Amino acid sequence: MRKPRKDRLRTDEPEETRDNILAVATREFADKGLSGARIDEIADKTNSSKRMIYYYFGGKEELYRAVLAKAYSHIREREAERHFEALPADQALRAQVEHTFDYHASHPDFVRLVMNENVHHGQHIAHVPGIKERNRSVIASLKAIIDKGVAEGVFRKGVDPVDLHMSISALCFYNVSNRATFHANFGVDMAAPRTLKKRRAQIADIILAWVGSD
Amino acid sequence: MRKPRKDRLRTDEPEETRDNILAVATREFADKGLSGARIDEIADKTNSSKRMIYYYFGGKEELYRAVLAKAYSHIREREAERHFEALPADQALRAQVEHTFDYHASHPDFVRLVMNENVHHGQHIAHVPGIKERNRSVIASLKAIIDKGVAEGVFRKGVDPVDLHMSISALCFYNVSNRATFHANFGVDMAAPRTLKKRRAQIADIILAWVGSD
Amino acid sequence: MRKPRKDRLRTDEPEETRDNILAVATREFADKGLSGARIDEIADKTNSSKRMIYYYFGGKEELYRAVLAKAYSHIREREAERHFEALPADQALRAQVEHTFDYHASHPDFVRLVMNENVHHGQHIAHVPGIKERNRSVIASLKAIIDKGVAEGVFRKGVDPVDLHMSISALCFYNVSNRATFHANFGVDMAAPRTLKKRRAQIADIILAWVGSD
Amino acid sequence: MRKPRKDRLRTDEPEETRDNILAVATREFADKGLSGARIDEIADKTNSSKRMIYYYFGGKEELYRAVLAKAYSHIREREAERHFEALPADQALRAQVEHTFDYHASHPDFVRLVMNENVHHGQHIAHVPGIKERNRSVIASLKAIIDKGVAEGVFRKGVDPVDLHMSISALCFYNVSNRATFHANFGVDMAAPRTLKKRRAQIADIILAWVGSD
DNA sequence: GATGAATGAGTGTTCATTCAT
DNA sequence: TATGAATGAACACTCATTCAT
Repeated sequence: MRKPRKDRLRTDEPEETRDNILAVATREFADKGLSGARIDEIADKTNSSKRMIYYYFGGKEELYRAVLAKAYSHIREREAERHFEALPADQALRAQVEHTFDYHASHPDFVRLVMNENVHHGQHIAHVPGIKERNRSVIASLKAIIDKGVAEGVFRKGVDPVDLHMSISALCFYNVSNRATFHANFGVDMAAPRTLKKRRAQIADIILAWVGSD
Repeated sequence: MRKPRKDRLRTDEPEETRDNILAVATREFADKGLSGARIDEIADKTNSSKRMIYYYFGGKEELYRAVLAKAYSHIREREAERHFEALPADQALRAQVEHTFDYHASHPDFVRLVMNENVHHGQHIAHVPGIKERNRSVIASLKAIIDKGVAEGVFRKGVDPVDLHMSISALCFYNVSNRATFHANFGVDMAAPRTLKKRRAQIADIILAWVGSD
Repeated sequence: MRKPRKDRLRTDEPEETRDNILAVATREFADKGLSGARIDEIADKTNSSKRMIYYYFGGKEELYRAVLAKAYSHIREREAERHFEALPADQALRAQVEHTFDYHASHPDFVRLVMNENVHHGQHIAHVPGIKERNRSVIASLKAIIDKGVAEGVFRKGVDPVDLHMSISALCFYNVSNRATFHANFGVDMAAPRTLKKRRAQIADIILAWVGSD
Repeated sequence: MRKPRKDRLRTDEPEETRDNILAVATREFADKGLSGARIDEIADKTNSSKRMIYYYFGGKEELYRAVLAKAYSHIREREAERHFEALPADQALRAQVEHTFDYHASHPDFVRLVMNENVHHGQHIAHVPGIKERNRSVIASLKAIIDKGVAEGVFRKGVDPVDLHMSISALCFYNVSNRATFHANFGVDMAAPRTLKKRRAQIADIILAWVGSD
């Protein structure tokens, strides 16, 4: 059963071909995981061919890593854009939480990719360059907010910025990662706009209640 | 290269064969996911043969569902054993959180299975019987604790038990599910006993801070 | 996926078990052929078990041969019952043709079994005992009719009884064996009572026209 | 025991690969039927590999259908070549019968394929395109001969062309399809040249005797 | 850069048959 | 006689990858 010929996108920019493959692969890997995604299917949904995947990326695993790297570099860029230093500490922290929540909610592919990477015991993330830098800046940013809050007297002392990040991350991540099972178990549609808006505020409340001085 | 003959477990209890397959499959599916796990590999680690998997379960997907069903029925049984009604509300809630945390920490296979099920958009969990009952009892149990706490004046009004469960679950789940990426990103070993002990208390603190009357 | 326990027919007559298996197997082999039929499926449709098939018949091929033998012994018995000697030759021949036609029409399983045996190059029919006797009597019977017809002056000389049998058989056999493709090709429903009745007379006409003196 | 490496046919014409597979598959399906034929065996007898069967045809059933389609398209082409219009009706009919006989005799694979298709209740022939056209032309051709014969006064009125085709077909088809059982039953070798020649004329006689004006 | 054809190792599944009781 | 459990060889089919051009 030979496939009908496909009209390929003729482009002078080979970069476009690469990006197109990456975009399609991101969707497929996010949707089905590393072992569930199929090279043939990715190629079919692409404007180019299977051969190009090997030409540009080398193989399935390398493509997966490129996808992972791009997803992480994207979130890093977005975080770098945001600056809450000017705000009072409590407002800054709330803004930070909301920003994290929004990013997860609007990038389910990223969440699913990370989920998948954990299924694979983080075997590939180690090969992604630039991971460390991003993380240092996230932690540094949170540390600055905590310090400021303590100085302002609105946060208690002793909050570890890594613990804080873990808590924020857990609450925001789960909201996207466990949608399917939570829906099956409790009938809650976590992706509905109303639910999202309510949960967004709630998570900020949880975090603020915890770091607040009593 | 022919495989050496394996000594099979001759037993009067065919249930043993079934349970043995289920145990091995649980490990494999938890480790590699539905599409990543191999029937051949499961069979090899079993005391019986590949053929028996089909005899008892019918196929790979059905085996996966049986594994999922057993994992859920197991957590349900454990939850049913616990009773915190006699305790003051805050102690009861802390005990409940700690119990949830411990279950996740000591059953990473369950966590990974659920993660995987989310990768597959919850396609199979719907076929698992008895899910609804378990969930109702979890929510009912939390509701009782909240009501008691409100009556005691230690909890504020208006906490939704489903939201509460979601928060507890998110914090406990993430602690297991995202170990690999969190380790790669921040160098934290979430499975270390010390870290575990500290985080266990911390999560209870977070939850209690949130529901506490101010 | 274990099958639910089936209530077995408890019988003092083991012959019934054998006959029951044979009846089910006849249907299955006729329907799907030797390689298409499944021992498991035959056993399931039986009042007894798979083990009994092996106990009574030894294996799939032997069961198939037993089915073939029974089908042939059945047609032999029916033919032995009929006697057209008293009739005038042309009436006797017509009766003989119609009888052959009716037998095929009302025993499609027999026809399909023979078709299948031809697909397998007649590998098994040789093992069926008593085949020769039947055939000798069929030919002898036709020869008697021809001789009588020649003596009566209604049939021409020189008709070979084996050729005659071949022609009768071909026309009657095809009417059942090629129903599916003839229907697909020409939209004719060869199994419809009206079509059957018309064709029955027509085949007799064809045969009589051929052997008739001119 | 590993299979020795086979030298593959490197060709500029991929059609050759396809045709080669089709030719081998025709032989195998004709010989053993759909369920009896083995994809591995077909691949082994091919100049290419098992993988290529799936590449070109998609699966076993689709390959079988392609084989069926080719067999039918072949017989259609051959029939289209023949033109007996110029001959007197009786000679035209005799020529037509002989042509049909010859085609069956020299294409036992086609006959066995059709037999097999009937074993499968004609499930696949419906999917073969272009079947209808062929059949219309066969019937039309016979109708023309009948009409001419009636006009010439050599054929009687009222002969249905579909019935006529059925009779011709039955006699020619059986001669190939039932060779094995007929040989086992009556010791006749229907494939022997002498037998073939005699039967060829005989079938034409039978048909002509039937449609002849009396 | 780009393409259709080709490849071999593996992947889930099914089969007729036999064993222990 | 009778049965549920067990078996290994075979079966159809899929996968990521590479070749020739």
